[in-house]
Amino acid sequence: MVNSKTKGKFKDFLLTQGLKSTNQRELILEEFLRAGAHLSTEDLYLRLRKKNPRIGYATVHRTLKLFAQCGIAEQRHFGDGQARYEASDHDEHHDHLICISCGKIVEFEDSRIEELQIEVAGEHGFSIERHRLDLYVYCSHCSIQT
Amino acid sequence: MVNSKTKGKFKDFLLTQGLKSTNQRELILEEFLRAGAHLSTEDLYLRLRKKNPRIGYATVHRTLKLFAQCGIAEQRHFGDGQARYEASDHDEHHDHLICISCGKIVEFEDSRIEELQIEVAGEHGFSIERHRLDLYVYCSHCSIQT
DNA sequence: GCCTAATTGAAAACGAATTTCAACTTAGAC
DNA sequence: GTCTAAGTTGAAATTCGTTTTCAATTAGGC
Repeated sequence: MVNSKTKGKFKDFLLTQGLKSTNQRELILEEFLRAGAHLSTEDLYLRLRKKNPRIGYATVHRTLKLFAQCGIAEQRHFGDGQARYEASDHDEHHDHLICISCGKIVEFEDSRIEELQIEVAGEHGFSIERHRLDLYVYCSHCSIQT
Repeated sequence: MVNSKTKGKFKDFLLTQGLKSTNQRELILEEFLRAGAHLSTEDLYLRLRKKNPRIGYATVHRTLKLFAQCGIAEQRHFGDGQARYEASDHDEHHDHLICISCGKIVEFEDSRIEELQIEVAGEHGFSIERHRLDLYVYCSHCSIQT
């Protein structure tokens, strides 16, 4: 079964918050986990629509916010003005390479960069809560055409 | 005189693009340079309004886009859903520390981080066009209260 | 089953960005 | 200086993604 652990986490979250477990929420979580990538609300809504036309945009929107609260998803912005959500993995943080040409998004992580960030913030007397590092690139495929 | 070099660059840009030099554009550029910080369209519009009520929001918006095209300003997003513009300095790139609590923005640069970014992108066969590194922190003042 | 509170989805509202369009201004030609 | 074509302006309208409203529906404890 796909990600039964995450599903459990979400159910627990709903319980502790006094919220209800509904069919829509289950469907949305399943599709969200299946899709994997960096989805906008619109993307997910359209995917769900195909399988079950009875799901509304507002519900998808609200459920994604619940995912974020629950800690199983994170909201991100890559500069195209649309919010995207990705399944969050609290053990390993990662940053993004975004192709300016085709929009492809690749994840990466580099502990040396992370350490330097902490150092820099510390020099200013600040403590890092979170950070975002986006590298806007031409991917290997797109840079051929340039 | 404040930033006559930048003003010249903008005039040249207008000329080469077949655009016209207008009073509004001059006023907007002057106020933009004077203000310095990370301004939203709204911010700049309000500042201009005080001195000259005859300037429209649309013109400020369009002029800021011209600045970005011309290379004398850069558009940024810090997650509050509003675009901000800052005067760009092509010689020295910098990143941002943003206080989650009070919204204060501090600039910094660290060449070691920059180098590692190039290295990481290279490992994936990508070439960096630009990047964004935002560190969301509690600044020294705000972290006292936490 | 019953009741209460949460949830749903369509539509409306929202906020920021962007476009429209008629009136106006600029800059080059004469 | 005058004329003219082309670019610019600002108020209002439009767009686009996000968020809220509200009446109808559903979940889940009793």
